[in-house]
Amino acid sequence: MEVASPPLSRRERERELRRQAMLAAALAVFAEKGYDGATVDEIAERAEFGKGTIYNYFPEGKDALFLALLQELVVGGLHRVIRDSFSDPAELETPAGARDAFRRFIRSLIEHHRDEDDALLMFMKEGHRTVFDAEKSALLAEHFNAVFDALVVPIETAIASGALRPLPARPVAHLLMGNVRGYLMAELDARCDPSATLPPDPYGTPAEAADFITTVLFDGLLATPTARSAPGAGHSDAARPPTTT
Amino acid sequence: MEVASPPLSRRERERELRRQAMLAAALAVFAEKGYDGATVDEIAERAEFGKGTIYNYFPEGKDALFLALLQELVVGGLHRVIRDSFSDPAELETPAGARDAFRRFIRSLIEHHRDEDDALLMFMKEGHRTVFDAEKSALLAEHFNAVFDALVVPIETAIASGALRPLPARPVAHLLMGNVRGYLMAELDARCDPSATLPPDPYGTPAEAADFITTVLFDGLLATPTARSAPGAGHSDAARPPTTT
DNA sequence: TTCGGAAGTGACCGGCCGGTCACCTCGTAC
DNA sequence: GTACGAGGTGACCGGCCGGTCACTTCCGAA
Repeated sequence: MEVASPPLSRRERERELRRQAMLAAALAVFAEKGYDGATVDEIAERAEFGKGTIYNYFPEGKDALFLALLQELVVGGLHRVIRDSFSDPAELETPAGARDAFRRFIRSLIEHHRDEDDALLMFMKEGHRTVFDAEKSALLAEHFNAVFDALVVPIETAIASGALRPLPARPVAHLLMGNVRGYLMAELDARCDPSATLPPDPYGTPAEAADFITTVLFDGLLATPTARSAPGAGHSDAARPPTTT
Repeated sequence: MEVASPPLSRRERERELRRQAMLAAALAVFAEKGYDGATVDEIAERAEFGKGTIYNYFPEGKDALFLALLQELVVGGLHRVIRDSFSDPAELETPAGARDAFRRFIRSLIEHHRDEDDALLMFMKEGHRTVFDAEKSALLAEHFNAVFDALVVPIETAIASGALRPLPARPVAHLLMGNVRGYLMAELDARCDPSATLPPDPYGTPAEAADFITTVLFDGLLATPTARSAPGAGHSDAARPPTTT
């Protein structure tokens, strides 16, 4: 993917820099206003370029900006997090190891999105916008499928070695991402509306949230008379004693 | 909520009927085109009314239509499903009973959305649109909070009676809804894009999907040497042997 | 210093859409 | 049969926004 680009002339480097500036501005505006609410004029203004210049860099206009962002930032970010979280396949061969690896993954995902919260906002609010356009929808679907493909690998490894129940891996991947996504949405709502009637954000720090999700997903909701699998490396089993809503 | 309305004149009944027709048309258009893509002209045309008439019934215009739909259909529907699924509190006092009740709830939710798939589409695609408007956002948040409040009740009951682990109830409710939502999104994607590269829909029938989600959520992902809690009423433990992606 | 063209610019265009309102229709009352 | 008004209608308006293009600016080469 990231091959062959050592000989970049100054011209080219500068051009790339400007492109990035435009993307950054677009991200901010999209995140704040949503796709339809964002205007190319505002993006141009925030990037400190004339509107025409935007069209030099993104001849397809607004759509191209949006898709470029979604691909480079969101999809790229997910791939990075997955790759970094499962670098050691051996870890996935015991229940405790698998539990740790996935807890780390969940936590990285949450932290990643917290760092890039503009990207998160845009993704959350507008990710499914593309559903209205068959062509773009297919393109995006392909990208996200690639993400799921990547996530399915460690899951299948863990299942194959008996660390996880023999469930179909792809649905498990969906569930996993769905849970994290759900958590992020809840947090987002809480942040957007800090004054209002929303109960204080339902989870806590990223680490606590990751523990909670991990506990539910791996150990289940049902009450256990005794702890089950061998106690993992270094984390207590309790999810966390938060504001008992 | 639904009190005091026996004496409805014919005038009023007809007016209500027309209002419903407009809402139905609006729902179809919003679901197909999304909020910004939908035009009042098209809603009027599909409802077989002049545009002006729409404004007689919904003076606040497009926004009012959208919010009315979200409230009456989506939020109302969720409340109904919750109420119907947990009508017998005694059931929640044993792990097996709780498992059954929640499996039923998950399944109803999935089926409900399948029946009302226009509402689902709109909700999925546009539910977070309101985030861009602080006032509407707060209003919606209030409604959805009420939904979560309702769902928290059975969860707390089950926890109090020892059927479920002592986890904070509200986050559990979020997780639960998040999982169902995640499933529905996956299905939606598959439906929107039947030809394309998407793997065949990741789950199966609503019943199978509900079993899968229930298994993961209640029994956890970790491999179990033996079945744990007393085998529940009448469902096998396996999630389902689907297309092993 | 001059020249050429690559890159940037923003006034402008055309279409779109939410919302309005003067007019019309039609059911009802008398 | 006629008169009335509640209610329906759609042409129209004003603003907005994505995209264009003739012009300007800037830089490097000769």
